[in-house]
Amino acid sequence: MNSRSSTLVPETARANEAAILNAALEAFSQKGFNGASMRDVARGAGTSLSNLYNYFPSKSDLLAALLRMANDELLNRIETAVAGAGRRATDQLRAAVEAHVRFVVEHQNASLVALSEIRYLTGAARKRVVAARDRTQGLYEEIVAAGAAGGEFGTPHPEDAARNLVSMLSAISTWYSPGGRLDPDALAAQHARFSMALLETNDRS
Amino acid sequence: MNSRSSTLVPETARANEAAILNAALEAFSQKGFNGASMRDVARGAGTSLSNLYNYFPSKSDLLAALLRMANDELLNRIETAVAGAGRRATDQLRAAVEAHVRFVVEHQNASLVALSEIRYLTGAARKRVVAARDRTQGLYEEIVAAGAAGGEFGTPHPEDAARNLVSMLSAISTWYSPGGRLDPDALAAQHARFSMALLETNDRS
Amino acid sequence: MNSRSSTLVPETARANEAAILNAALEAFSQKGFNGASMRDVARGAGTSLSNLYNYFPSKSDLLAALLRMANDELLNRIETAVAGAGRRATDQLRAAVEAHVRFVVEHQNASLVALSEIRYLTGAARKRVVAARDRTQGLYEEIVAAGAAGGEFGTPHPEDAARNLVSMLSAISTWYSPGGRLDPDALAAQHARFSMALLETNDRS
Amino acid sequence: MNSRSSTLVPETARANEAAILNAALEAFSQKGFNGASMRDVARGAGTSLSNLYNYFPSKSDLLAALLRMANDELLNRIETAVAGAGRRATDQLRAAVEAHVRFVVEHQNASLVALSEIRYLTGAARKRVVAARDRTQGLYEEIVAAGAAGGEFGTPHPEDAARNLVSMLSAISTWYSPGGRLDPDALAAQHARFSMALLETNDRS
DNA sequence: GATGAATGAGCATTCATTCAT
DNA sequence: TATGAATGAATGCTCATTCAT
Repeated sequence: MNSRSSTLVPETARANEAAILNAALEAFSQKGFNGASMRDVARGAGTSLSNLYNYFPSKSDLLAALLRMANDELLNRIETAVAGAGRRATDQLRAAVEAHVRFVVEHQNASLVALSEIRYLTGAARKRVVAARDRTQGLYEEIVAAGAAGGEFGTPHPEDAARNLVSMLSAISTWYSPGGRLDPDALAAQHARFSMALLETNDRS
Repeated sequence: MNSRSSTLVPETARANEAAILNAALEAFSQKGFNGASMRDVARGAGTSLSNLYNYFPSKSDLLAALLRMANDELLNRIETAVAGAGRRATDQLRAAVEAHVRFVVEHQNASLVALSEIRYLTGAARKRVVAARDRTQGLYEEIVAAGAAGGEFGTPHPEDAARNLVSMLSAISTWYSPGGRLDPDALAAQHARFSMALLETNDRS
Repeated sequence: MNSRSSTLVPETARANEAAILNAALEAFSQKGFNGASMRDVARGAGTSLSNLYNYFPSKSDLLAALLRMANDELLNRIETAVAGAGRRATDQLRAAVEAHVRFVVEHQNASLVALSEIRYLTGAARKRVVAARDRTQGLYEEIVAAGAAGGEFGTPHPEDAARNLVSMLSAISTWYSPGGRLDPDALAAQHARFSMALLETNDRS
Repeated sequence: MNSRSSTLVPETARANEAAILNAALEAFSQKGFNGASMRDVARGAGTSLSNLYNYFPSKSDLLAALLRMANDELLNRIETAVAGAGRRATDQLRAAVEAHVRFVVEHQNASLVALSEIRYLTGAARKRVVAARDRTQGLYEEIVAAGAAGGEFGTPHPEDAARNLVSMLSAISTWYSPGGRLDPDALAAQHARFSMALLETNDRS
């Protein structure tokens, strides 16, 4: 149904749960968490309103599940990319950024919802999702700090630069358009360069 | 009442209108446009629900008024800063970024609402606000393009770099905390440096 | 402004009162008493909402004034017509019907409101208006009863025939269209004939 | 609950829908469409306000359903009566009028609402109901035209006479009182006679 | 699991009316 | 007279959620 969500929500097992999650993603990304109704989700999932509650105990839990999956998957992809990138900070960062950009364009709806609807989460669910997000942020900070310490990055503000870098990458979900001027690969390469520049690398490619 | 909104909403004339706008800013920034109710706004403004409609014909119009003011004021400040910055692109950009950062920290709520609630605007109101936002973006693009053409900026992607720069600056409203490590001046200087780095200036200060 | 209301609401003295009454007539006839708002009336009258209450203490009183004028004027015209019609019931009835039809087409809005909005009157105002309406009805009944007693009308149900006659005439306000097939004179003549037929006159013209 | 609505709203299947329709009939006939609230209807139906919307998507749709049923049932009864009345126009008209009168007194609320609240219908719903009403009117016109052509009726204005006849019959709903002087049969017979007279039949019974 | 019906709370908006000026 | 601002109550309608089946 929505190729952009292929790997985020596994459609193989429990077809209904996947349909609900995907419908929620669509609804929340188009109307926002508070603007979308459980009826919207049910309609999109092709099931009844009350059946939603057999899978998710509340609307908030539905959002939490979505954000958890999105953040976990993003973190996972970045970690995998970094792990395979050798030990130079420059290479690790490039790998992270490219994986990040690809995730955002492949799962634009999920990225958008993760960016803009996290504020509607409260309590334990919020803590958990914020923690996942912070781990991603922390990963960037570590790489940047290491690169700054090792002389690869010249920026005098490694932590703040990392934060701004993540802001930049996350914001792609707000303006990217699939049919646009740049394809995902070009976009990834371009943002790798932006990242290097932001961190004041001497070695530009 | 809210020092962060000092100049955005003039409290001198039409006290009630200003109180309503400020209450709406507070409500929308804390709960989102759809999560905040007109009752919230009325309570915050110290007036009755129905009296709100003597000032704004609908909740959407209230949001539109807010976004219009925020975008217009931001654009105005940047234009003024640029106009007083000489003709080198580097100087103009630094002036723009510093004015931008100061606006965001001075009007954090307004900036946050302008960033995240614009999606709930429709029709003519949306067009108008989007146009104001695009003029700001266009101003950055012009400066960057001029600087790239004149050899001040080395970036091979002036337009996209400008877009990411604006993303970065706008996102400050999502994480800035008034009592934090950096005061507004330091933050402005820091982001001026980030901007120069992103555009690959040779001249770093 | 509205020629159909020329004599019902005297526009000479107290221009505002007349404007309000005419605006109310327009509003009530188009949207019904409950569907029209005092704001509608104010807008139509070209004055402020609150100023309405300097002339009429409540929306109900405004309706009452309207209905009183409409019923009084109708009764007055019919009485005048009957008084000038000689003493044969046939002639009196014809005069009454023709005056009645002319009133309805000249004051269609007022007639429509008098027919369909009287139900929203309560208390003393209702009593007074119902009394006026019943006097008109009574006049018809008297003429028909006299004509039946004198052999001019053959109907065996004078009172019920009179009621149905009035129903028929009042209903003209619900379907008459100024630019239609029949002009007021033709319509009056036609309904005079219908009335004679209904009462089973031997003398048909 | 309301014996006057016995056949109009079938209470056998879907008990709630019938209860809502009957409550709406009661509410609209007593307070008018705009004067009655959905809360009134819910109270009368013995259910919650929000549950109303599981049966009818809007107040207008509720009115439309009511008017559709009323007009369809009236038309149906008249058609059935006419079909069983032989081929003389006089007999057909008498049958139509008697069926009409019986419908009005049996379903006085529905008849009253159909007469006076049709103006609050808009769009497609209005078109549909107006069409049903016009078919009834057309049926009368056809009978009268045939009778006039065949010499049974002497009226020189068959179409207009038919219209006034329908006005007369519809208006019964505005003044009839169940415990009154005339029982339904007598009323039907009386109005059959009025109809014949109005059309200037030679043969009076 | 899955459904349709049900509900109480809440929503944006409009109302007739009042009041200070 | 005339007004703009104000209000409490009510409006039609939607919401997330529950429950009996």
